[in-house]
Amino acid sequence: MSTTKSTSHPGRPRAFCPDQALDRALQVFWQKGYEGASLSDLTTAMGINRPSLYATFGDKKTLFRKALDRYEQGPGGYVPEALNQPTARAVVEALLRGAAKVQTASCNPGGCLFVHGALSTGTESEALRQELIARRGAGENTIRERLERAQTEGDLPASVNPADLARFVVTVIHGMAVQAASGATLADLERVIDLAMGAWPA
Amino acid sequence: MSTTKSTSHPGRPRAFCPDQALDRALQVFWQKGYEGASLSDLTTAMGINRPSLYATFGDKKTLFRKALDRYEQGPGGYVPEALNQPTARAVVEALLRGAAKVQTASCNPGGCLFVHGALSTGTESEALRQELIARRGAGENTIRERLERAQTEGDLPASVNPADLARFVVTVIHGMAVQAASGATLADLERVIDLAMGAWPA
DNA sequence: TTATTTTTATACCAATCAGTACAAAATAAA
DNA sequence: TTTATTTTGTACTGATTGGTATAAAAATAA
Repeated sequence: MSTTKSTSHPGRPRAFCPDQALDRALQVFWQKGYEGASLSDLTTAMGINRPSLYATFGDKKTLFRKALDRYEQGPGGYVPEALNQPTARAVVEALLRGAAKVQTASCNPGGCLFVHGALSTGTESEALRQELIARRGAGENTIRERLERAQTEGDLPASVNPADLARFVVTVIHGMAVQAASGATLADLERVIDLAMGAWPA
Repeated sequence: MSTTKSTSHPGRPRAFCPDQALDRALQVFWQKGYEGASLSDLTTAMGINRPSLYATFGDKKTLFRKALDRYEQGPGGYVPEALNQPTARAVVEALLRGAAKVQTASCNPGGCLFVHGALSTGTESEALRQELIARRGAGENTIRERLERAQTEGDLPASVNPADLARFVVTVIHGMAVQAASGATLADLERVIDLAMGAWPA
């Protein structure tokens, strides 16, 4: 192989693109979960061999965490975008529709990595499972804070508890993730969202 | 050991109760999922050794299927009970409250076996994953049929699509399962249900 | 060239996985 | 007792797991 890329440092040049390899790993983890994804699955999909993987990304847990970060910045990008909507109602609807779109996009596995990645695990991956719980909780908190702000801006009725509403929203999002991983289409989830938005406090 | 139980057939008597052992296995699968539960986990929790497990329940897949059946008849018993409610609204509310109760009961693992049991798996357990998808779909169909009946009985507005409403209900139930597996309490889920029921078509 | 550095490819490691062979143990039947 | 039958406990199997040792390969630097 001769991928002559002068990277200004000595030694044999890397024969693959780390970003692209990480994207492939993300796809595998997204589809099979942390435990269901074997190193052979990963190296095959990434097009590299084991020593290259370990030298570039660390061990399996570290690679998974990097895939989580990438997921947050890529497919999960709809969240910060939705939080920028002007009204509480628009925020919630953007969250739900954004989630449905990502979860059912044909170009990637169904569902949500933060849900399927390590929902139930053996004892060995328990720490990662807790880590994902914390990350999901952090997302819920961010939504709650946005709704609290909406309330101070007079944008959400004072009768509504922002924490409860935030929990409701992420519950629907996680439920849609299960549906999407079971073969639900975007149209299916759109109708679920129509019903969920009907719950909006008048 | 001398558990003198005259079972009318020759041979060394079984030293454990199969029903109780299956319950223990159910707990393990419920907590760790199919792939996360190792045979050592199972035999330890069931209090038996490997040959006894295989002689009584078959291989791991077969044991898991028996645990699914037991889950349906035991913890999942709230579903047929809810479907017997007189009105569509009462049916849906009973489904949601029944699910929340089972998913957060302190006597068993959080969440729902039908969701966590095999949500995302390696290639080896793909068949089981599909089987669980089918079982979840069957449950959704049963709810849809009940709502269709409610519609013919004038109990549910004709403007509502029973299939959509059924999918919304199971989406919330599955979302609550993820929440419960992440540490949500019954009170947390009760408030989610209050909001979800607010979506009820007037 | 020669030396140095980094990556690649192959082959291996110990641990664990699901599943089983085999003999001792414990019962009923003869 | 003796025989037949079933379960139990231990030890094992081959396959796969995550992870690594080692040396060839491919680049820069001297």
